[in-house]
Amino acid sequence: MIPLPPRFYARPTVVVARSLLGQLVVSRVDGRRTVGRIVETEAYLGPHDPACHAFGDRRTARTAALYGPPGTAYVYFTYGMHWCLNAVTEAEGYPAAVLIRALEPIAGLGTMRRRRGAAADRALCAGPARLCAALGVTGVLNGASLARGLLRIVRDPAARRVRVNVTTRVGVTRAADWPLRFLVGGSRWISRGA
DNA sequence: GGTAGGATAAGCT
DNA sequence: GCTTATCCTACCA
Repeated sequence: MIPLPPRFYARPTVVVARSLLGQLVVSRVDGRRTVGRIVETEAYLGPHDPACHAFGDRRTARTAALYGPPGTAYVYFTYGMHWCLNAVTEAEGYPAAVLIRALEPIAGLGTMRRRRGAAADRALCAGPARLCAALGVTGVLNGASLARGLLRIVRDPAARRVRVNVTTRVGVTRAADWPLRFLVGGSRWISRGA
């Protein structure tokens, strides 16, 4: 289980978003091991992307982690009740990231079901807030490295062979026509996508 | 199969 | 006050 190194993330955000498809997210939160394969991502390009939290280069307490080194977790709270997980990309100081939108559950399914309540397996990790609940990801992980610690993204050699589909991003109202959502072709684990 | 409305809080104008 | 990178339930077909 080799974690993806910071240099993996220190590339154009679109490249990172595509390259993350097929890789594995491994959580050890609360001493429970849960693992999922990334099947859906979205790119948020930074100060010039109207849908990015750091649009206009506005640095606030909330967006501080976006300015951290590549490979940092940016975990934000939204809609009053949901957490969402991003991987920070590009050079340190440049606020861009990839939102992890859906996982194929691989291990720790019992823990995921318990954390998610009564949910069908198809819906365990099919959505950015759903997968955070399933893996136990909350704001305490905001700013942490994804190369070590409780939450890691590790390399899966099979990721090289995934077929990539591209669509517009889900739920965004600005720059809604930008083709920055990336999906593993044929996967049955992707989010519904509004 | 689908869609409408509500929950709930930080950030912005 | 209004919006938001969401999800769940209830309801209709």
